[in-house]
Amino acid sequence: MPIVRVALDVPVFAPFDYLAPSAEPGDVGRLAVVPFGRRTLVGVIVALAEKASVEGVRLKPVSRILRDLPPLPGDVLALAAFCSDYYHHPLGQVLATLLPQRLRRSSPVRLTEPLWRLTEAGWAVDPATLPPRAALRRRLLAALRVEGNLSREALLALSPSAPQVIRDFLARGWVERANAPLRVQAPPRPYRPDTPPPLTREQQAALDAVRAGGAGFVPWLLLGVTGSGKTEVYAHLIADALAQGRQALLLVPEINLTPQTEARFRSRFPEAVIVSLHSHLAEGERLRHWLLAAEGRADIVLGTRLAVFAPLPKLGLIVVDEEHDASFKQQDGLRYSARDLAVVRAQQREVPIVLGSATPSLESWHNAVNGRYRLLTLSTRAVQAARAPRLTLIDLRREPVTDGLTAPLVRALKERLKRGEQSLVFVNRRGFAPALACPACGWLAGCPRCAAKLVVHLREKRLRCHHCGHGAVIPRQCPACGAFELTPLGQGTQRLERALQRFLPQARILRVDRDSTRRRDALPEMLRQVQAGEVDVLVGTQMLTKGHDFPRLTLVGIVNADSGLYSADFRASERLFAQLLQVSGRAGRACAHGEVLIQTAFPGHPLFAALAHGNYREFANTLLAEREALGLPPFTFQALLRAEAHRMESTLDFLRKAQALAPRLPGVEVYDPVPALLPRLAGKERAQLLVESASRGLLKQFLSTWLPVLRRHQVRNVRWALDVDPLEP
DNA sequence: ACAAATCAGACC
DNA sequence: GTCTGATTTGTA
Repeated sequence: MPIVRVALDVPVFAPFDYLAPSAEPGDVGRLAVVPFGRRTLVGVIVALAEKASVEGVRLKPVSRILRDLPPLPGDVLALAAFCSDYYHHPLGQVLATLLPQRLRRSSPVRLTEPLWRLTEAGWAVDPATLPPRAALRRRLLAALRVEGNLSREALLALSPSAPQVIRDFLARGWVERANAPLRVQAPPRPYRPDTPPPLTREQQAALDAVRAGGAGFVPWLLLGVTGSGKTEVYAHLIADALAQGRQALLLVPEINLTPQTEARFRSRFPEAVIVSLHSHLAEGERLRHWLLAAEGRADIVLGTRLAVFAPLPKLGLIVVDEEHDASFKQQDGLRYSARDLAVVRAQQREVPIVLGSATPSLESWHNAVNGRYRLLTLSTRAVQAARAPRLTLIDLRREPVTDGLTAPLVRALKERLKRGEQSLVFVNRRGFAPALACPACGWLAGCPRCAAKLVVHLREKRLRCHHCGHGAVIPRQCPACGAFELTPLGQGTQRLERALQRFLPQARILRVDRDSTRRRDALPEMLRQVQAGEVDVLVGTQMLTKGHDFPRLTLVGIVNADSGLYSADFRASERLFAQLLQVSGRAGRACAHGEVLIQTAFPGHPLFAALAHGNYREFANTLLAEREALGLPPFTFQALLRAEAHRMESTLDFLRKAQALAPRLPGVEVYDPVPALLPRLAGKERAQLLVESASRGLLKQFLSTWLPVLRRHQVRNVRWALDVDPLEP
């Protein structure tokens, strides 16, 4: 009697066996609905067997094998297995994180997609009666008349906002919904490359190099200064892949970036099927996109870290854009690095992979220096007139500060305003002020659940914790000494916005941070306003530093750059440098006189000198030498055992016990438990234990013997998780 | 003496 | 993770 081994979303490493009379080899990778205890779960069949793996257990039969869905291909199963092994996470839980949520419910999946067609009322509409500006509505009506019906794909090909217009048509009763089977084969579309802009010599050289590298596994690191046209290189490589009938996977850091990038690729590849994959998609949409990828019908898959697991039968190329970005590392549950897994996947599938960045992670840079990755460089800006911006430091020890701003910065802003150019003021704190203090007794408003200060949000007249979301009203008087006149301390985006309004009363100021862009479509609308020149001064957080192209922007002001200069986190300077270089790159994307002003109390710090030269290599090599001397990553490999409990003593007790249980292995160092950087979060007291080795193999061997022991010595009320290759200390 | 709280272990 | 039955702890 055939048996299937099913990996389930439970914290158990081994799969579970079930009887499956009808199972056949093709069912490996398929989902199976199975009884588990008194529950019913959906798991993945990872193997077939003739004999049960445990003796003396009465096997239950599977309830159902979902044969309507395409099975997870072997390479995705292999990647999941690698992931389970490398990150020491149960296979079933790895598979659960990579599958669209919709598939994990035992209710059947409807494999249809909506088709829109005109109703009689719709046919009766005379396009000429529509307002003259309703061009898209007229185009949609015309397309519906000609095609008979339109899929979502077809709608998006017409315009990214077509689905909204269709909703409006539906409300008016002009169209109706029909369902078409999703698995209908897409018509073969001969791919015609369109006419791209001319390449710079460097872009051409990069492209030639990758082409010469062939179709097999070659890892490339594309070091391209801001504005050098990395995306154009990606586009040509993707075009090559599509022309060979293969799929391309493009990973980007955040969802914010996706709509813009998606629109760009859509107009670049009008005939290609492009789907996005990220966690903010509606369940149904994510499933649809995933299935289109799995069936090979999606030519380009554009997504955030979870897209690294997308089934792609015809994969021909992987691109990881902004590869240094921390959002490629998942920070809870399965703590995987999508960038690292992308390299593993490229190797498994024997396809080239391009990691692109203006400021690569030191890990990748190290790999380029030691020859594991091949380096491609774009050092000149693609727009002829553009130059690297001039950088000036403003010494905060000499210049007086009013509301966070120094006179030279205000002067520079006024100058740009007079010339009709745009400026950007960058602060890394949202809200009004990062703290509320009592000047009389020194009391600070702290979060009751976290070891953090509450942030003043003046607009909502509330204090908020940015770590756990806790909110409180702003007190009238100091709870410690009763004094009135509590003062906000430090600068947030809201406070700077207000200060700028006072300094520059005629300026049109726009604040861009997580609070001002909460509403759906708020960010794209703001970006449009900036593009259209309806804004003079932008105030914002790092949200503004990424990828956006503002041709009219000539000045970037950085209010305070010092937080990352002398930090407990050894990666802080790497991150600060990347961030400052990125935000500086916003100035002068299309002109010769871009300028960056940085307010700092440490103008002598070497980071600024490197930044002034715009020299990534110099700085990266300095940092690498430092890391090597100190025995830090990428020269050593780390794993962090993170634990939390109600009280710090329990957390530390557990970690001390874990330390005592650690196997002794020469070449692997186990450090003492220490409280986390944020020792209290949401009422939990956190601490961690660092394990380090110069050898990845030894570290893995250590973890493989240690973790099973730890699991057997579970301590009540202490939760713990292992973070392999942690990014945060 | 009984109920509530806690715990180890299975779950296939 | 969720659930079970067994054991410990608490209370009348």
